Amino acid sequence: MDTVASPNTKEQILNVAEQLIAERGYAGTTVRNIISQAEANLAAVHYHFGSKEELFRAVFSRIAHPIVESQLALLADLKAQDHSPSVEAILTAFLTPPLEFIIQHEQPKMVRAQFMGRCWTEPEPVQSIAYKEFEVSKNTFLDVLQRTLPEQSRQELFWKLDLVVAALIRVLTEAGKPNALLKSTRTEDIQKAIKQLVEFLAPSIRT
Amino acid sequence: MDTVASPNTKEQILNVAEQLIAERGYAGTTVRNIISQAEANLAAVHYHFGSKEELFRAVFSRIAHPIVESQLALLADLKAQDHSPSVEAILTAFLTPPLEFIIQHEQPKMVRAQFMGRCWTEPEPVQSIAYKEFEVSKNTFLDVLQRTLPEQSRQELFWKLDLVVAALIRVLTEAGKPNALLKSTRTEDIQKAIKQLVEFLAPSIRT
DNA sequence: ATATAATTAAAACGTGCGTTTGAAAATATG
DNA sequence: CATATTTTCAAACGCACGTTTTAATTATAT
Repeated sequence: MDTVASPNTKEQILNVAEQLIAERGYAGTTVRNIISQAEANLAAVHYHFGSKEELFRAVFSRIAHPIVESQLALLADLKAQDHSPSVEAILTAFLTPPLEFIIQHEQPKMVRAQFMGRCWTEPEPVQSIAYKEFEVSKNTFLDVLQRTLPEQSRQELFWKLDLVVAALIRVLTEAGKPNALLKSTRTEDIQKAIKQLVEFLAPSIRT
Repeated sequence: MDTVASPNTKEQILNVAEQLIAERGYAGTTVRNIISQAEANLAAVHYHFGSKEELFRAVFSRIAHPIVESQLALLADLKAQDHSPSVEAILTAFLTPPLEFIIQHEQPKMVRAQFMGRCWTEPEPVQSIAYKEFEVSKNTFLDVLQRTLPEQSRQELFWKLDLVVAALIRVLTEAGKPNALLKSTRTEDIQKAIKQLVEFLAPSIRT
């Protein structure tokens, strides 16, 4: 509850939109809800973003881009070292960026984590936007997995990686709640969660 | 595209609501959308159900009740035979009812599967309704798992069972799509999917 | 057949939606 | 300091929302 008006309307709108969509979903969040909490004018959303849908796209990209970039970088390192890395190494490269980026610079409420989890199963137009942003990294990881596990069919690896993403998303949405795998935003907790998740999933994929 | 009007308005509303909420989510589905496709009058929804939210509750319960009942029955059988059943047996008892009930009496479009997957991460009031319906069965299975795996902490089993549910939900929402684990509504495909899912998850839980 | 209840129907209720407009205020540029 | 550009603002646009009301219709039972 800041008493000082924001110096940056555009960013403030992005932040509030992220928080409200995380709580209420895309359809359940209105432009008026957003500008009210952002202490901005109704027209500001359309001035800065053009429409509600493009505002959402901006919110999502702001989170997704650094994650995908980091995933691909980690995977490139991995491939440079070893032609067929271990399943554990691949999974770690896949899971670390989303868990670190999303959880790290985040208030204890874990808004960003909830936001990503929410978007994963939202109806159109959210679904398409979210899917496209992560398509590249998913395909790239599928390729590497295939090289490490050539005896498994492409289709088998496909649904297994899909279940990995489902688990990741669930860890994000549940983060911070009692009994959750990921308990806080502390770096050690994040590292431990990554380790536990990799150990949980690796044997399933290898089988 | 039936040319004959439905003989049962109430049930027709339930069916259409299920389909539209599966596609567009709760907030994205309007009462007018529903009555239009159900070829009913606008007031019929409030006459038969009272409100939009109570209509949703009716749609959800119609699906959830038989599943939970069947889950608990299978688990009771299991406990009667063996004090601490295998992880595989427990998982099978947990996963079979939702997969069979939801997929079986269903058109190829897998509306019901998508509906359940959608509800899993919808905002309020859907979240609370969905959570409460499955609370009993989740807790019961947690108890049995604890008996079979006494060396694992309650919290560890909690988030592991949570990831099992996440995987189940994902299998449901993706059902029928290319590369999905569950390819059709045929009984053999369902049985095979259950087997693969159990094999995928059991080692993770036991570790 | 006739009274009683259950269901359907059309119209309107107030409210809130995403978006647009045109002018005022603030900021930057010469 | 004057001018051009960017940003904010209040007000209104048409439309769709969930719900309610009141009346007509249909089904059921006596």
